[in-house]
Amino acid sequence: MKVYYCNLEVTMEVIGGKWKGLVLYYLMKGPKRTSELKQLVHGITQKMLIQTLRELEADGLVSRKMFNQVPPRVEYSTTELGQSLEPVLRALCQWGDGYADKTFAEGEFQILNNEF
Amino acid sequence: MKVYYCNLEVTMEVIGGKWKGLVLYYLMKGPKRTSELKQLVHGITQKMLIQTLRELEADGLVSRKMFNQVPPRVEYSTTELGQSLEPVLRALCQWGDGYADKTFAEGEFQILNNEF
DNA sequence: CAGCATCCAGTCGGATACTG
DNA sequence: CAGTATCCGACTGGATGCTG
Repeated sequence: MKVYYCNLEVTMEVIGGKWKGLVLYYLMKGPKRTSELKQLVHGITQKMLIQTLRELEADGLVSRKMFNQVPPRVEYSTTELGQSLEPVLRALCQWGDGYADKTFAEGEFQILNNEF
Repeated sequence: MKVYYCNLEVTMEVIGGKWKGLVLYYLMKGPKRTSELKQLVHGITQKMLIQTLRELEADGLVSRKMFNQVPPRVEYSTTELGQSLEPVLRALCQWGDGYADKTFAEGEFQILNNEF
């Protein structure tokens, strides 16, 4: 039996790690093809993208739709459960915004995608 | 210059990782001594506790107060900036609560600390 | 009590090459 | 285009022993 000592752990297990939050962030705005995601999530490698998507799928936050075409076409989108994370991710983004303003010195950082 | 591609990254850099969120979670309820934290944050080792506290301190979320006593006494508490994470952590907890209810099968999990 | 140093296993994640 | 396989370095985090 899996034991958690706080609900925080549950959530972090699902959106923690380097890429999960970001991938979800973009999928929430609408379904995306694999290649689109690869461009949107700056710096992610193919391996990590696929791996991240598989994990999100296993956790029921993302669904995968395959079209029988050549060349192959695959679309990912958030499930209802995944979409329910929207206010959470929004809160994380907003806090990060405020934190960056207060903490980082001018010219020492840059945030390229601000709006949720 | 440090570049972020989304504010999400900023926040995750600060509260991501295995222990940071949990330590903050308990500190938000009030100042704690090192030994208290070690008991509250179930499963954390001394090394990780200290390391986590140092990182939170460096990020300006936690402050460290030392009393000149023998035996030594050290107290940690959240700064104003750290306290501002309260709604964020609360959102993470609440979502985890709902997720666990919907997703986990009865008797396959246990959450020992539910209330924020 | 609070903290540091050391050692070490496991995981994470990046680079690259390859398949249908 | 979407995905897999492999290799490997770097980092995370745990165990233990020691200091003031």
